[in-house]
Amino acid sequence: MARTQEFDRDVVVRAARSLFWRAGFEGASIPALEEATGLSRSSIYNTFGSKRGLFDAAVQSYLDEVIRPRLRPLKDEVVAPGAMLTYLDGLQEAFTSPGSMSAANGCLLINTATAPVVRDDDVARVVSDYRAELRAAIGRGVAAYLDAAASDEQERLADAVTGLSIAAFALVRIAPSEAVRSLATARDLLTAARLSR
Amino acid sequence: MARTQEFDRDVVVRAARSLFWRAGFEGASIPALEEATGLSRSSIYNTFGSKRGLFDAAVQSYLDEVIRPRLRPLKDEVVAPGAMLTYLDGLQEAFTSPGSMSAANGCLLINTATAPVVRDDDVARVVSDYRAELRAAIGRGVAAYLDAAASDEQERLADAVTGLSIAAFALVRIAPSEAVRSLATARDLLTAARLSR
DNA sequence: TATATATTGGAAGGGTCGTTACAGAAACAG
DNA sequence: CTGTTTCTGTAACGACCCTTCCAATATATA
Repeated sequence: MARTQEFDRDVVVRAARSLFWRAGFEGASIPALEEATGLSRSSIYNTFGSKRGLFDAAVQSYLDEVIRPRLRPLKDEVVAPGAMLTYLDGLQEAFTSPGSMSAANGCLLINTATAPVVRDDDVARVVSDYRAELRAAIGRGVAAYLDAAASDEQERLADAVTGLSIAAFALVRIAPSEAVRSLATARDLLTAARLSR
Repeated sequence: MARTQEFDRDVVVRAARSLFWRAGFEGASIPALEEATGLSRSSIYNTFGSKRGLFDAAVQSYLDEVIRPRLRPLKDEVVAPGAMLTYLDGLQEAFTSPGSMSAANGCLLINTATAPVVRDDDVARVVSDYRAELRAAIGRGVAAYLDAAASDEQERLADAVTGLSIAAFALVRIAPSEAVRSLATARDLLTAARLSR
């Protein structure tokens, strides 16, 4: 009956996601999105309805393919002593080496949080969810570290490490060295707590 | 010879500063700046040359009248035990109560950090300077707290409190509850460290 | 092959942006 | 009061934004 879609929607969304990530919402103009995706205006508006529609698809893709996969290994596995250090090192690696979540990119949602089209509530909820997951995993990791410690001491340490990790996400784009320092501080807290018993 | 300027330059810059702070660089359009300052396009361009020129003046005003005054009381005074808690409480008060640096505003430099006209280096340097000042003051405060503690333990605690405070600045606009939590965590670390000896 | 449907390219729409040009108004010095 | 200099208001400029329209193209079914 009709011809089939020639482009792969996921590929297009990923290309747009990459541009939004790098340039922000307002910085990613339609001409720039055309070039990034290889699609013409017509196809973009036919497929996604509006720039906002494409952005929403990019955010969904970001959550599905970047955020959730990064959280999944934390779900149950970070309980072994030493795993927390490995996780923090991995975070630092992701922030300092060139790549999607490098210093030049940071976090897509945080980069675009100030755009008028982005709902503050959504950003806050995602950050909050991420924090909860991170906190739970770090809590388990800390408990494995400090078996014999008082539980309130465990909780304080887990809170601090979580807060410093979240700080790294917020800071990595605007002040990369501060982000690295936050992670290093979290690492120091953990190692010192372990050595002291 | 010639007529004198009718408006007070400082007042105008403060009004512009407030708008840039709230709306970001691109969000503060020339018409909006006209309304905020009470000046017409002509006067704005006569006085500041361009939007960028007015923005630069606003940033200078921000550094002179907001950032530096906030750092000055930290210079030497935060040495008494308990002063750090007072300082953190003051920070939290500033973030949660309505006012210039409330959750709706955050930090001007961080809000505008992603605008193309803002030099990344400048932002990083200001954040770094702010951090250094904060770190020194918190270090003194922590030392007053933990007189008898090992110096590396003092430094770890000071680093953590500093990192969590900086995080609050970065997070207050996009995730206010996370900012408050960061400060609360810093406070918990301090009080627990004090109680434990 | 013929037809129907979906995709595509090009052009133009209305709107806002930052900036500039220019004439009229206002205030100081003589 | 007069002349000169500065400031101010209005209008318009070109550029870019997101979006829409419409004709032409390409494909899959009948």
